[in-house]
Amino acid sequence: MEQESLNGTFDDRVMTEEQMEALRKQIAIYAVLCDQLVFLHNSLSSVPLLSSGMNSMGGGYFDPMVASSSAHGMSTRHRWTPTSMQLQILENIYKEGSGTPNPRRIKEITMELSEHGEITEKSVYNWFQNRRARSKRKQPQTTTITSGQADDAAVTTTDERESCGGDSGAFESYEHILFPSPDLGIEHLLNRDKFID
Amino acid sequence: MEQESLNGTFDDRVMTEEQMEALRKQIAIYAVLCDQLVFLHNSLSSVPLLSSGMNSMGGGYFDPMVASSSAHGMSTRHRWTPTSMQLQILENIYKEGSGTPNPRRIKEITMELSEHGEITEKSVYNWFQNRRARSKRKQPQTTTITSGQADDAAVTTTDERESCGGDSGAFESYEHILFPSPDLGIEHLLNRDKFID
DNA sequence: CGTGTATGAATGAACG
DNA sequence: CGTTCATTCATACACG
Repeated sequence: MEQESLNGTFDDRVMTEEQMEALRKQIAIYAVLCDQLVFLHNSLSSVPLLSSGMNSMGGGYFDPMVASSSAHGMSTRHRWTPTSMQLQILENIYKEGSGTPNPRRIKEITMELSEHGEITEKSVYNWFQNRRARSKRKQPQTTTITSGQADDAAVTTTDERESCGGDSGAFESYEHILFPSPDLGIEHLLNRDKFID
Repeated sequence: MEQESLNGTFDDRVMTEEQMEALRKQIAIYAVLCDQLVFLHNSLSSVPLLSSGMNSMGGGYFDPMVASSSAHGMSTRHRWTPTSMQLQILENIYKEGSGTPNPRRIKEITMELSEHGEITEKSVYNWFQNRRARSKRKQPQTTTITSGQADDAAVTTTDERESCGGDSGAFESYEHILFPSPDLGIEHLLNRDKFID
């Protein structure tokens, strides 16, 4: 019956700076690790880094449809699902002040993304629309209006917005990665599989 | 970037869940990336490029939860669970012709509900959304209902699990990431570059 | 302890 | 462009 009392009474679930620092450190380490791995490989082997048997290992583990993007077998998929790479690219573009999805740009992006999976211009368009709409769903401070530049002026140009402290958080907010993103260069590595075999 | 706690909120320098999620995402990507790199290497080279930090792909993932290493029993990790009280209130409001979840109303409701347990506007919003969707799905079941829960519309009940294995499911799983040990024994890995030759 | 079900949450797509 | 709908996913919870 009373299963409600187990909930914490705190209003906002947050992370302390220390914890955040830890995460950052981890990421940094990973970044270095990846870098080292590539370097390492190149150092001791002239073989082009590629994949090949990768997916044949017991239970494909990652990046599947990227390779077989054109696979229209299970086309029953109505809803397009971006691959992580596509997502990364999109996010990247989004962050690059390209808050202005030029009609022309869309095509470019679509082209780019099509390399990593099936995609349509419409989807790209939708994505940007959604992205923008959802980030804007930020909760304005309670006190007074502060309707200064609620528009698409210079939204978070200096440094991502952070500290939504307060409580309740926002509605549909999702953005701000506050540190160098990897860019997912893995694709380049995987790409090599075209040369082998 | 030094913004004092002029906000007057409870916490000063903390991270919201969303931000944390972002970090996790990044880490997850890196983790996968590293994994792939190692595997790739091993695939085409017999050189012992071990893999340590991360798990070896094959199904299992990493260790559960790491962020709260300090044993801060914060139960409200994800998925908010409405207390019976909250539920009652919500249902009540829902029935009151509130088929129109007023945006402004949400805040009020959230306020109200926060008195009975932790709640966020987002959750309230979600609740209404889900509620509506759910009812709609049950409606078309009219005619020959007969309380039959067996026939049902077979609306993708529990089978649409779909090809998570061979699909992009793996990558998309970073939702609730959990990375390798926080300590990162990558030194071993990095060290190798000195041993190998 | 493993399996099935209910439901909160995320998000692509559509509507006005 | 902002809001809403529909679909999917993952987790909490119940059953055996």
